[in-house]
This record gives sequence, structure tokens and C-alpha cells, in this order.
Amino acid sequence: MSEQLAFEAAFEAAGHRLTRPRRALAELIEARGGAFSAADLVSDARARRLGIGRATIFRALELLEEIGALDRINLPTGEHAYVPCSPAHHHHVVCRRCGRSVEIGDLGLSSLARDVARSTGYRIDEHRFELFGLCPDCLQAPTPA
Amino acid sequence: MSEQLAFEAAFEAAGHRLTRPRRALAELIEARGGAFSAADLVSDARARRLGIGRATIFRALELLEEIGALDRINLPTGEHAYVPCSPAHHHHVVCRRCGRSVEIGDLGLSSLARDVARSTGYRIDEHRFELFGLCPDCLQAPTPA
DNA sequence: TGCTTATCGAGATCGAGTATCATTCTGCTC
DNA sequence: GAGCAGAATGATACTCGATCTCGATAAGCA
Repeated sequence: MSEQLAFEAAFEAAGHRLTRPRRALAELIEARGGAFSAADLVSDARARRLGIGRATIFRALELLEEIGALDRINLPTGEHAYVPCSPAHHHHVVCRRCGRSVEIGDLGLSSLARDVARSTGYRIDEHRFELFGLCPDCLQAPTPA
Repeated sequence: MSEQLAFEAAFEAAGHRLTRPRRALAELIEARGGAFSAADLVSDARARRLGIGRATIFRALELLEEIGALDRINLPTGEHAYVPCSPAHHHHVVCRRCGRSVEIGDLGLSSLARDVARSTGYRIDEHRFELFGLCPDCLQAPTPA
């Protein structure tokens, strides 16, 4: 529940109103517990007959990303997904089956980026490091569906 | 020109026909010399009145990616782009202004991924490391347009 | 040259994401 | 508790990247 409160608090802390749709979305995201796409949320909301419009969902996601409560990542397939996360700089390991993700800190990538900058002459403004695979649970699961 | 030949050879080596549209696209990609989007190629082709259909372009890009002659990356903006590259595992530094890119080898990321696998329990199948910034030329250019 | 079939191109279609705008609801004040 | 200003909502239309379909075309080979 603390997670859900975190999302709700994030809205308020950023000076945004805590509305019914936003509460509902916070709950849906919490229920997911991992990476999810905007389309996932849309269908979740529809399945539960929450009466939340597409636009609202996209706006909420945009807001949460802006706030830093969500990270927008790119799956290997090229699709976009959102991952709950802390505001600090970090990276994600995402399970390609269930979507569950783990944050993994900087791991010295910033200094690696500096090395690359030195050797290539580029000024590096941003880097992203994403890992994909199977989480421990999915590894133990019987059939890779 | 060797680059262009590389693209054309890539088609043939993979057992695909070397058609006029594909030659033309190989040339366009070569002319770009850096990261580009599918939309870029479409407009290039239209500008030169090559009479190449959208579908053909997307098919060729898909093919080149499959062959390993192109890499599909995700720009920070969420857009997709393609980068000419060698088949070996590597990563890219992309200039966010002109799109020019440089390959940067593995840099020990594979072992880093193994460390992450050990500490998280995930089985890591794939990782991507992408760097964005400004290339030396764009850094020296007068106005950041 | 003639045949087989991969490839092409135009258009329809799909789907994610955005823009618009009248209406509704939240947070705040009194 | 009532009222208010404005943020937020949701239905709809729209944009645009990408895919699918299918008859026509042309590459590669004998």
C-alpha cells in the first residue's frame, strides 16, 4: 500500500490534484507491479469499467514521468513501456515475460560515458542502459508460455 | 562507396535480390551517413522522385536490421531511428543534432550485465546502452540551431 | 527467351499518441 | 456547508508512423 500512497503523494507533492481517476490509475499501476504499456492501462481501466478516458491515462502517465515516479523505457520490440521508479538516476532490468522490473543504480556507467566522450569527442548529455531477460520467478515457471 | 557496396552485398549475402529500389535505398542510407528515421528515407525518396513506395522502404529497413547492417535505436524523444553498423555486438553514440553516430564496442558491458544477473537473479538475455549528445562538429558549429 | 517467384507500389488499415473543448469535480475560502 | 476559480476530465476527431493486402512487375536462373 505504501507504493500506492507513493504515487498519490507524488501527484500532490508536484502540486497536482488528487482526483478519482488518478487514484484509480495509481492503484492500477500498483496492481501491475512492473513494466506496463499505456495500452495495458487503457485496457485495465476498461476491464474494470472505471470510465477513464484514454486522454486522461496518457496525461497521467506523462505527469508521472515528469514527476519522476515513472520511467519510460523502450522494450526490445520497439514498444514503449512505463516502469515505477525512484527519482534518482538509475537503470532497469525488465523481465520480458511478466514485465517485473528491478532498479540497478548507476553502476559506474556515468564514468564510462565520460570515457566515451573523451575517446569520441562527443559531448555526452544522456545515456540509457536497459537490460532484458527473465526474472527469477519466470525462470522457475514451468513453461515459457 | 565501400559502405554502399557493403549494403548491397548485405542484401545478396543474405540471399535477397538486389533490386533497383534496394540499390537506391542503399545509396540514400549511405548519403545520410548517420542515424535516420524511416520517415527521413521516405521523404528523401520522394524528393528524388525515385518512385519507391513506403512499404518497400519499411521492408528494406526491416531486412537490413535483420541482416545486421542496420541497428534500430530509440532516440531520447521516443522516436525510432536506424544506424548503419557492423554485425558484431556494440553500442552507439548518437548526435542529437545531426544524427551522426559512432560505434563504441562492448566496453565491458557484457560482464556488467553478468554482474547484474548475479545480483538480481534475473537471466539477462539482452542489453542496450545508448549515448546521446553532440558530435565534435556540432559542438563547434556557431548556433545550436 | 521464358518461367518462377521474390519483390514492388498503391491504397487501405491499424494503432499509439495528441489536440480540442464543453463539462465536471477538486481544493480552497468564507 | 456553500460558492468559486480553475485544474482535470472524457468523448471525439485527428495525426502520423507503421503494417497488411494484393495485383503488377522484374530479378535470377535454366
